[in-house]
Amino acid sequence: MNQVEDKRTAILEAALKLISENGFHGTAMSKVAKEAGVSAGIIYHYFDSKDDLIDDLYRTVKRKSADTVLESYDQSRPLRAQIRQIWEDIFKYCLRHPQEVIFMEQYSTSPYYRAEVEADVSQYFTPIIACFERAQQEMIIKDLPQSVIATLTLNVASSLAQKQAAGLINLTDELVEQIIDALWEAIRE
Amino acid sequence: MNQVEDKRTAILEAALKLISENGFHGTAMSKVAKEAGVSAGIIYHYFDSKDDLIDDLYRTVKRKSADTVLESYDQSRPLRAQIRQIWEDIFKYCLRHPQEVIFMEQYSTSPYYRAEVEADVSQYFTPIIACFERAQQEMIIKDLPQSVIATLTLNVASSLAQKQAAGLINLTDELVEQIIDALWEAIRE
DNA sequence: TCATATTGTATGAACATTCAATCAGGATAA
DNA sequence: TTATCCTGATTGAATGTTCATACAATATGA
Repeated sequence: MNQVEDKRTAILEAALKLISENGFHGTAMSKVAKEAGVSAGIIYHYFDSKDDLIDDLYRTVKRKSADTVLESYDQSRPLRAQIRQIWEDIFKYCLRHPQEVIFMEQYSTSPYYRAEVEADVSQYFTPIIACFERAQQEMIIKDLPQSVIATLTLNVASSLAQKQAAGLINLTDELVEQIIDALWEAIRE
Repeated sequence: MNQVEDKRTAILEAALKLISENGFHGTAMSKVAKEAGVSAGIIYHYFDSKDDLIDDLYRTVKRKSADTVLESYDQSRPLRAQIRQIWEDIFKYCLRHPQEVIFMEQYSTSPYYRAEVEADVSQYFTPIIACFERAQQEMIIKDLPQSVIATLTLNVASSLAQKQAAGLINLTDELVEQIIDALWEAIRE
């Protein structure tokens, strides 16, 4: 990563930190610049506008989260094991990256959210969707719409991670195992 | 409801509509006033500040949602039937009140969210929590923490309702039944 | 006549964005 | 090697706008 990429990354990281803590509203461009250790003007050298920065951040965070979750994905294992692995990795990711989870949640319930962006980033997750589709074809899990499956996966994990970050719950490894067992009971045929 | 309450309510309703559509950021007090058909100044006769208005709106929406969900709650029925009824009513509420769902979601992932407010409003839902606790004592459902149960209930319903509002899914009565069946499998002992 | 409700403008702060000026460092020429 | 030039990077103050809030003036109604 050269110096230019460093600075761009620093701006994105500063934005992630501040937005997850103070929201879009509470995050002025001048504060992002200060947090990143750069001047206010330079942000506009790397991004067209605040909206553009936020869109870029969303795409970046989504891509990195997909990469992390899919890191240990092994298509050669039995489908049931694949699904459990995916769930474990999603929970692990969410619990380790509360800022990212909060930011993604804020973004997707905000007016920044646009179907076209979502269509782009959802492609990072096609291996996961394909895995659930195979499991449906082989009658291992129920034939529910993919968006329902996704809700029982991503949204449950990210809601719980948010509660953990807020100190409302203590998600031990054991408890996560129990929750994954419960979710499996929900979708198994 | 007298005229004073009418105006106060009109302001809250306008704020709900605009915030759910444009977010906190995109909702200026002047626009709330215009939408409510009142002058900008009068809002400060009823509310101390924008923050105060938003807090009040959150409490109001939460209270009304609890009232609606608990309307047909019948403690004399078997516990399993009670839980299914609660889930049905929550899904029904979420699907019929997308603005409220979006607003509550935005609020709870924003810096407006405060533990003390949440502690207040969660009291509206004590009958529901008590119902799940009884079911746990009678070993009908798994002994998971209440916040996990709540996630599998409220968050799943509201996530799906948001997806429905965004046109990403078509939640028919039949599909909702299937999802409730699946959730029941998740938590049953 | 008094208190409360309501209006619409005024104010000052915060903010996103712009831009003229400066800087850094590599390429080129002497 | 040194001097000069050039290009993109970077700065920070300036700009114009938007907004939350205050307030003086007016209306309403008991």
